[in-house]
Amino acid sequence: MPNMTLRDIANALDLSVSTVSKALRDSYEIGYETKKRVMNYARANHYLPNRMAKSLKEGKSGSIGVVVCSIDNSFVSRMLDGIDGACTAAGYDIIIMQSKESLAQEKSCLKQLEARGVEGILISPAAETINLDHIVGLRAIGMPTVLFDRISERFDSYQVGVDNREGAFLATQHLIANGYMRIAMLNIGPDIHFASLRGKGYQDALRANHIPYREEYVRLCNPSSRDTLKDCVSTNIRSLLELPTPPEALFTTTDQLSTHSLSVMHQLGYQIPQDIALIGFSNTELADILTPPLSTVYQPAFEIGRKAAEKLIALIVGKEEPEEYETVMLPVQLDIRESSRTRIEPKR
Amino acid sequence: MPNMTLRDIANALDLSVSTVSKALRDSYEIGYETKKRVMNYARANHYLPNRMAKSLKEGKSGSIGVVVCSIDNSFVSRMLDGIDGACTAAGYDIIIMQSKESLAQEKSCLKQLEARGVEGILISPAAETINLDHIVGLRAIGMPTVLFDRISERFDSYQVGVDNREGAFLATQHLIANGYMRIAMLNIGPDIHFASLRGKGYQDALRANHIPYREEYVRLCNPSSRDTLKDCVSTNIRSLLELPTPPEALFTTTDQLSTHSLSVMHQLGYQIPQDIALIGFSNTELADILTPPLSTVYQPAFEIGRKAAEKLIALIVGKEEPEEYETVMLPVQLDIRESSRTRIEPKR
DNA sequence: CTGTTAGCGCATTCAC
DNA sequence: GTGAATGCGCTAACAG
Repeated sequence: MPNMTLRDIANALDLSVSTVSKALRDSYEIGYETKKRVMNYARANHYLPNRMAKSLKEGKSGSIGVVVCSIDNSFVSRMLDGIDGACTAAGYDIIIMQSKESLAQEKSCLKQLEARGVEGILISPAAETINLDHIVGLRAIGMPTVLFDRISERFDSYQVGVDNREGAFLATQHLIANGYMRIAMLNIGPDIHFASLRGKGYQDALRANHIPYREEYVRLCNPSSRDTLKDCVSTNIRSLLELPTPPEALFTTTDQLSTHSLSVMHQLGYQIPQDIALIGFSNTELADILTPPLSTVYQPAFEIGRKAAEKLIALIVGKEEPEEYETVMLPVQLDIRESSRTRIEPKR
Repeated sequence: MPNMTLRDIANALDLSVSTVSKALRDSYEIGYETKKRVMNYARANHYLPNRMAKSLKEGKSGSIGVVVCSIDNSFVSRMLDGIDGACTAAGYDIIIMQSKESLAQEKSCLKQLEARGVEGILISPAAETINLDHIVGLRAIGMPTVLFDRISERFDSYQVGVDNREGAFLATQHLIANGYMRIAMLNIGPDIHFASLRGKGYQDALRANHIPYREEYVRLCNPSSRDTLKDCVSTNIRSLLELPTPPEALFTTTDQLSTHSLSVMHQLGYQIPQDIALIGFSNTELADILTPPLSTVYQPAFEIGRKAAEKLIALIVGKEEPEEYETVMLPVQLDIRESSRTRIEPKR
């Protein structure tokens, strides 16, 4: 037995469809008695308004689209949790799509969401996405859009994320404060915007402390494929540690880099932080259970998602002036744990 | 400039709406020239069919609903990835909702999905959900439904998951084979079906090896709140290790139990597996980077999601006989790592 | 080959 | 107070 419609109720109660419609929406035009009858009948028969029809009629789908690189990523899923919270509270449901870091897929996701009639889009661009024209284009067709997490100052619109440069600066600064001078960085890239900001923060901190920047202490891995990423980390860690003057500390700029690095160092028998200190970026769940517990730059993932969704909803509802674009930078926070403990001069 | 409609194209090209509609769908009734004109015009003007209208017309939304306990869980998100893969491939998009382990919210999710007009539902029931009547009820209204991950033999329908009893049996058996006799289990529950199956597997393995079952070696923690879970693990681990005859090995039946246990043991200064061996359930990503690498019963999360989605889609498309319900049990696999290494008699 | 008509379920004028 | 009529954008049956 498929769902009942307004007409079914109307027929059963010997009323017209429009009367029933109004009664259910508690319109002032309908008499108390009639309302009562309709409401009761509807409840008793589990009437559910057909949202497709309602959507079509009102030109609103009641849903918003979310594009992320991958669902299967703890940082992303925490942001999604935040998004879901805000959207559910506001009565929107979310359609999540994955770009898998591919620009082509990202475009395809956007197209689908548009066709689906979402009322707004939240997007964290793919790593491959250098040019944001297709996202800017969304505005042209009147689609409210908020960028989150992977934000860009080249995108003049609503954005929610953290200050990546600042986070990296703090991390590096912390290592320096703890007595480390020779600090290496393992980053992803090139051409990934937030990653280069983190790189910049690292350099700025060195400069601020009059520590020379050493080319050979900075390594990049491309995140395109997991296997190669792991290999790349392994190669670079080995190479760093075998340098004539190896670094005393390492700043790894993403979760995967951090965990793989730790794993390689364990394999090679290095002690952390005695042999080399370590600080990562964004990891929270894992940080505590690693050995040693990993110091990290904490990013408020849930909050990023929530704030971005709230912003988007405000845009949709139209309470916001479309003119004043703004970038919301949530504060990062240093979670200091054992992996970056104050340096002790190695015994000879 | 909002989206253009079939009528816009029709007017522009001086054709009727239905001709345009047919042309775009490459109907045999339309002449080559006309098709060409329409197609070109549509592409040039970025025509996107309105899916809400299409859905209403066809009575199909092209979307399926997914209910999970929480997005923010690596195991769940890997299953979602599998679901997304199958659905995207089949042209469905997914609407994900979270029950947060609450029965009331689970029911609310189901209602919303129904109202939304999803064509089918994939659900992994909340921990609170003992009685599955509301899920069985979905069938009554003709909603194709597939249970995944948290399956139940009390539910006579389509289900995809793993054999939890078997997995626990294998894990325990493995510990025994490696020389451990006094084996404790830290489980969640009571009243969580898959958890009690894991408990059963543990007991079965002991019995099969003529090892007496010891009440004091079996501990339960309730997963309702994270904080209390962590505390509960801590309390139980301490208490286990302080027993007159402490266990030589521990089987932790969920990811959170495993990681918290590891963390507590580290804090207390226990060596793994020298002081106590450890084997967990379902973790994959983490297992390798923990210290020591954690042996686990591997569950093919992605596959579970994929298979469940494929099943559901087959049901929706109607290729399946609705009579022959079946439970698909995917094989678990033991991933042996260092935490459960062969026992070495401790030196005195 | 192309156009006309009808209707999916709902909300909203506008009459009565 | 209530109901008839209209249309959201699309597809499909049926005419031409």
